[in-house]
Amino acid sequence: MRLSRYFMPILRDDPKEAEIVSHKLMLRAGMIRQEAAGSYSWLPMGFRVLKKIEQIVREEQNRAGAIEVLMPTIQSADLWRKSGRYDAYGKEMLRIKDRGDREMLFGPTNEEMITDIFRQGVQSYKDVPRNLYHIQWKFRDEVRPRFGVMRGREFLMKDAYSFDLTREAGQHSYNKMFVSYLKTFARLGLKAVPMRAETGPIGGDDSHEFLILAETGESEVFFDKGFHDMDWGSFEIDYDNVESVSKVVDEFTSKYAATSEMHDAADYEKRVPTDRRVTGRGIEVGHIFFFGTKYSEPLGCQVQGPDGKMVVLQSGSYGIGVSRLVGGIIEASHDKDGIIWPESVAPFDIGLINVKSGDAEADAACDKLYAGLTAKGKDVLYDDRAQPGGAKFATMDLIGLPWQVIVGPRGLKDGVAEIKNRKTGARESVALDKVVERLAG
RNA sequence: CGGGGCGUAGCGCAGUCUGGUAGCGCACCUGCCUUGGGCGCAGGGGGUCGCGAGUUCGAAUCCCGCCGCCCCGACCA
Repeated sequence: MRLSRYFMPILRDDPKEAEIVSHKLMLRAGMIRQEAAGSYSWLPMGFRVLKKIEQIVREEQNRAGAIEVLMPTIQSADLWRKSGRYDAYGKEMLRIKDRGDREMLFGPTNEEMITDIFRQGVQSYKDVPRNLYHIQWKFRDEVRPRFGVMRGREFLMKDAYSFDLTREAGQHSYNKMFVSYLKTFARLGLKAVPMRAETGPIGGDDSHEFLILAETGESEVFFDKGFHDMDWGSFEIDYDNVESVSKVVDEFTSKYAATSEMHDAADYEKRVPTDRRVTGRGIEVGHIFFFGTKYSEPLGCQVQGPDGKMVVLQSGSYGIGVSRLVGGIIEASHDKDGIIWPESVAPFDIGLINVKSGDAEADAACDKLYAGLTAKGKDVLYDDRAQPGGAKFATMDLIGLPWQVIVGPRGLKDGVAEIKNRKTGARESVALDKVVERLAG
């Protein structure tokens, strides 16, 4: 993509409504635009990142055996009356009436609907276990939306729902999601520490939330420094192997980690030596629940067992805040000059800077590199605007693409371009005809 | 929902107290000059001053009502 033909409205100053760094940088890099409190349009740069994160989440869900569906954003109130949550959910639920004066709502979550879908599609114990998920926009009418996409009212969430015959089988489904979350966050360049959590309005028995550590996090967290030395995602896992999955879960739950709500100072001091105690702040990016028959019971989600008797299914739900992750990753990865995208989610792989746009030699060299890198499947953002070099460097650092290729008269004299790594700042001079090989070899 | 603050050009702000031609910086456009870290000079475009109703010869400014947004707290993927 040539920047001269793109839509990337960048800002030089921080908009005053933005308080935290991710919000400021997202606005400055032209990724989002606020439409109302807690509601954002995703501009091209932001949308690309959102889609990349979504795709990684999808791949890891599929790998763990979950099956993708898509449910509507608008739901009927009837199902929610059956579960008893229509009244219980309170003012956070956006209630709508259609032309026939029927009560509808913009879904804040989908336990009721998925349970009803599943109920209608299965009759036998042979039809479980199953895990269905979708990646869909949610609306929660937050009392106080803030921090940009970190706490929006409308947000993109991946929510998965497992259905099992027995409590024990349900635990395995829960564990599979637990492990897949570690894998997912690792691919996003994050360490998301699992912490025992309260079950809140979703309800249930067992629950963990996954928090990434960042100064601007909304929750205070207490944990064992040993988490830093664990293998977060490079391990191999067979999701069908109950023992090995549960072993990973055990490993990650054996170390102390708790948000302030669940913090037990006595237990903390008993289990964590003084020099390994870390207190910090965290951003919740995932939350998993096991709630047994809480929804299957009222919604009649049951199957016939091998003995011919009806069995009410055991369920869990598993959420990842996809849009929140965009902000969360920036919180965890930026410097004074701007965003530093992990390669897995960067909106473009490479930023190509033409220091002297309009100069025939520079233009020709850039055109050739752009074509060569693109042909190798790289997404290149080519800054071909007639701007002074300094402005282009600042822009490229701000938007945080992992690699920069700098082409200017200085290097062209010697037939080289400069390659800069955004994260480390390391620069190397590479012969023009070796650049493609170096970055896409 | 309690407390505080803000709404003036795309962004950041001044002007409001004390009513009198709507301004500054950045960004943008044109030309020249430049191009290796947000360049220089010159010229220029862009505004229902959040909305409505009042007071007044005259309202961004004063009065009344409304709306929106942000921050702090209680709550939350």
